[in-house]
Amino acid sequence: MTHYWLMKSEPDAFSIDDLKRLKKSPWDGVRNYQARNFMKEMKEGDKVFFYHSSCSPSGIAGTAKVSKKAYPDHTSWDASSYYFDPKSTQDNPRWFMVDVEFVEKWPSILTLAELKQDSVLADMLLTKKGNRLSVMPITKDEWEYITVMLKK
DNA sequence: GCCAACGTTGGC
DNA sequence: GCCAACGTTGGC
Repeated sequence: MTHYWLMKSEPDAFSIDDLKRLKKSPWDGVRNYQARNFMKEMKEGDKVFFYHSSCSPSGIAGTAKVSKKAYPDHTSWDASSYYFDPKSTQDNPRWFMVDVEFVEKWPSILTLAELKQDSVLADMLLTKKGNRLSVMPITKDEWEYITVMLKK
């Protein structure tokens, strides 16, 4: 069964255009346990909203899909990497990543402000105050509703 | 750049 | 196990 997710990235570091160009990319550098646990639940073919964060405007930029399920994030073993974590070992990897594949770039960003304005989406994790999760689940209803919003 | 809201760390 | 101090995220 397909599950639905939202993944945040700062477009200065990695944007929907980067993914479009590369077609497929590892989603490395997640260093939050809740986000990691969600990635471990991902299955190949799961659908992903690609969210641009810490930019203007912040919002959903397009869609992607999971092309490889969770495997150890090797950047946690690389002492020269920004994402290095000495507590993550080969025998007992602490951090994981998935591969995502480009699906679609939307004609415009569906902004956080627009998402917040919609009462139907009031229960979304994303629009809740103080939510900083970089990987979060989306319900099927939310996925379909947001997809329709875009086409208006 | 500010700062609220979290998450993590480490002393006790 | 508590909790203060510190670090990070991310909208504004």
